[in-house]
Amino acid sequence: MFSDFERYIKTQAVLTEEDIRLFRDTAIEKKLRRKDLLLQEGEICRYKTFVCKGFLRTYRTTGNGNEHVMQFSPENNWTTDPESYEHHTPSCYNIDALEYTEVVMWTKKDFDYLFDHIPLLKVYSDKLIASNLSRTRQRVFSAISATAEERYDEFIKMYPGILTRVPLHMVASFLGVSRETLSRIRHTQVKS
Amino acid sequence: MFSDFERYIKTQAVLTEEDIRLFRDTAIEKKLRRKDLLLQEGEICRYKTFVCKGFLRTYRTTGNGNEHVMQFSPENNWTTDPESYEHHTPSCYNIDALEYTEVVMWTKKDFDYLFDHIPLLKVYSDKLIASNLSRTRQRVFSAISATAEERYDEFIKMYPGILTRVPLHMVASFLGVSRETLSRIRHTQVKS
DNA sequence: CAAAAACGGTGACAAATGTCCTCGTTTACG
DNA sequence: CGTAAACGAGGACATTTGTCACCGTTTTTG
Repeated sequence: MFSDFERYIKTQAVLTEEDIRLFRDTAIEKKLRRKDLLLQEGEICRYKTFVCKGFLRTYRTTGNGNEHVMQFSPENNWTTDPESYEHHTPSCYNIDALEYTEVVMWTKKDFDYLFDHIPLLKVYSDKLIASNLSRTRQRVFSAISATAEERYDEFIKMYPGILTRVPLHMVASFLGVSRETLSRIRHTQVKS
Repeated sequence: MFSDFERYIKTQAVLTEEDIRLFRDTAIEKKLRRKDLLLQEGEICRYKTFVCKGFLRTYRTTGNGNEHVMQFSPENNWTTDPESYEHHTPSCYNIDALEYTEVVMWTKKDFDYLFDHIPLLKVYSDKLIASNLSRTRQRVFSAISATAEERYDEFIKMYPGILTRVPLHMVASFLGVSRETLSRIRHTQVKS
């Protein structure tokens, strides 16, 4: 598990063996079965999490109990609730596993320690945040400017291969349409 | 104009007179008339911009020429296209003034210099980015989970007083609905 | 393995929204 | 100041989407 992370992070940043040792000494490994929750609404998100293997989903619920998918996190991706993590406030998100998943996590205290001792980590982290913001902006633009079908096509391009791992009603939820609407869109696309 | 910025930034971060001097020496002041463009689609966004007075709008256009408002930036707000600014790539955004506006701007080169010489500036900037990401996430959640009316109500709460400064069709554009739909929503709310 | 749950699709109908149009008022600007 | 543009509203109609109900299949799980 940590070895998966080690292999990945070495492709993203130039790290010394000492850096890797710091990561390893503070990492918490965790295995999740399908449907297990990594974070529950109302809890404080205490970790930055890296997905080594498997698939996580971040979602929010509305008053009437509807689930809305905010993010899919397949292997080799980071996930957390930045607000809750940073300010130690209750989170409004749930994070669960869509399949058997292995993660490595760090507490804020430990990760801040890593920031202090691995200068390049901050640079890497800033890049992740920047690209995260950019993608979120793009998603807003899609939401306000594109039709449901266009958003679906964009989604397929952005996350190729995801359809075989995620049930369609979650894709619909991510796109902000009902599963029936997504079903219709897919139906019309079969013909063309 | 710079004095507006100086007054504001002192409420946000603890700065020395020397820090202020660095800001002042590198700042570019600019006045914009209504409808003037600060950034045009296709250009490289070369500045971080602080709005001292007035009102900016950031929007994108789709293939068929429709404008979609991504952001409103009243006085005491920062704006830029982070992607274009950071990577010197052509921007897909337009930024224009909705009324007479005064801004101060810094080139990336100068602002990076400020980062190097004013340690707290990075902390402040990181906070802005974090809250920006948080708000953008919230907007995605609204877009995929709420009705047009709920999004409108949320908008009013989030930006009180904005309705008197921004034409309704731009609010509609920001919310991702047609101006007719927004008109209907407002009509039904008058009764209740 | 067998029961239960999850899943994907579809039809019928209602509700929401977009599009196109006109109209009167307000605002901008030469 | 006067003309033109921008603006907000509203009606009529078409389209999209949501909701509800149902069905057959696949997957999960005890």
